[in-house]
Amino acid sequence: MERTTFLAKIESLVPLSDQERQDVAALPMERVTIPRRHQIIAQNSKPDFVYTILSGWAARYELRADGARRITGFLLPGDFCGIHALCGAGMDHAVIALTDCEIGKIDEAAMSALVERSPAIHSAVWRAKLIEEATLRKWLLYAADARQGIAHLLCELYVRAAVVGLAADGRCHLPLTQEEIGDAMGITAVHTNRVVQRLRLDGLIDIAQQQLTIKDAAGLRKAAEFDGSYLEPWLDDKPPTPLD
Amino acid sequence: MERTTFLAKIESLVPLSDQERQDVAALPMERVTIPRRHQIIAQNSKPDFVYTILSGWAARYELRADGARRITGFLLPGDFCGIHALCGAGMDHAVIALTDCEIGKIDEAAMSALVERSPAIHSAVWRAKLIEEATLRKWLLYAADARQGIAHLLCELYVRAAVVGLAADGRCHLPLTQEEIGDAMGITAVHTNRVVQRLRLDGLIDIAQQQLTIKDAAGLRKAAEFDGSYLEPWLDDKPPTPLD
DNA sequence: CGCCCTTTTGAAGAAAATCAAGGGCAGTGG
DNA sequence: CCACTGCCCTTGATTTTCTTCAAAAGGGCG
Repeated sequence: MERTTFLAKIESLVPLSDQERQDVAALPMERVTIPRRHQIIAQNSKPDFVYTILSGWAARYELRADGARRITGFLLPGDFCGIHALCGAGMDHAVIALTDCEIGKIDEAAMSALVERSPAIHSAVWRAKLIEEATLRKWLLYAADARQGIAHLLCELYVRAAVVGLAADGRCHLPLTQEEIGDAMGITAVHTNRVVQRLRLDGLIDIAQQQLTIKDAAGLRKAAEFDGSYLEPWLDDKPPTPLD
Repeated sequence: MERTTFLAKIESLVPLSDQERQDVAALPMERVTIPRRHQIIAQNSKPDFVYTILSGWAARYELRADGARRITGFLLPGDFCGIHALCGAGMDHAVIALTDCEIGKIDEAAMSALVERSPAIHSAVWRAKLIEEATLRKWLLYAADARQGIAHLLCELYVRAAVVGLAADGRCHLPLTQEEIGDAMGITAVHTNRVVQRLRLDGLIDIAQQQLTIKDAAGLRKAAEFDGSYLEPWLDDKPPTPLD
């Protein structure tokens, strides 16, 4: 996946001038490949870089004392993490690669300088943070019911994948195991399986070969009570979602 | 409560110079009083102000289609909200007064200007956001079990109250109904009651007359698996918490 | 005193966890 | 080419946690 994914993500958040586009493209970026199930950022570390996903999927997570893992967010190509670096804060959670990932490491000082120079990019970083926070709230709101929570998660991921061109026509690459979906929703893999099967039997979705197929977009949206405007909170009216 | 609560909060996040202290004090602030159960900020609105709680407790919340309310965060004196204004985003959730509240409304443009002028205050705003986000993750992590979730919430609130001088000696004003605690944890008021009683019978806490008494700090911390470092993520080593 | 809000208690039912085991499928190595 | 292995998905039976419905008891306040 190209480094342009990062630029595309930023441009999905704010309009950029040609100059800003060049500035983003000129950011020094070190590429590394992280194999599946390997940590990208450790908990309690203070990253010196801002990380962006060039290809692959990753997740933020924390562990409880009993060993249970809670996934608190998914990272798709274009997403960035480690913004903590910009204000001297350590990571309260860890980030792990869910698939083999290509990661771009952007020097924190260079990123800081660009953010200070460009109000638009500054806004983009804030907006990304606000969207992440809003997403956490939606998880709290909807994960109370497993069926609704999973339906909502699938809507979220489909829309986010569509933004960076990884979903279309009701289909979307979905490289998550049911255990990972369960860890995100706070339920067991067994229960996740039963709920996913129910969604399948209800004719709303299909998941096979790491691909999500949305068979009944309206039905899925209704089951999820999904309203994607939290993913674009700067728009005044509700945008047509890729799910329409 | 004095407007200095706002300043105290910022100074708990970053060290300020005398100049910055004066700048914060000089921010134009309109005071309003919001009665209990009245909205402070509506969902989907685009606030023109940054709001800070001068006195009283408030909560962020969202409603599900079935009418269920999920509280996604508590606001204590000194806390601010509506930072969305600074990057042109609308509110994905609403804010409600849980007690009669005195609110300070800070003009968004004045706040923006101060944030741009002062790197420290800029950092303070970022740190507050990161703490809020980390808190949401902790809720996801620990609310899976009601007993642990409530124990963790009480630890969080005690520490946060202590930071602004509203808790000490194991006691803390806690103006929350059990229904509100339940809405925060995603459980019913009935179940909340049973869990709170169990914590009481276990000798960990007591709640009466809107006052939380921590009878066994170590036990409560253990039940919660509470580690307060997420509330001060810029510190390198784990700070001694007010709970010690 | 009487009213409203909050806390408390009881009993029955639903949702999800837990424990246990079987099946499919892809990759690996003989 | 086939057996083996590891990972993931699936199914069943049982137990725990939490919800729901209903109602009673306490507490503050006009």
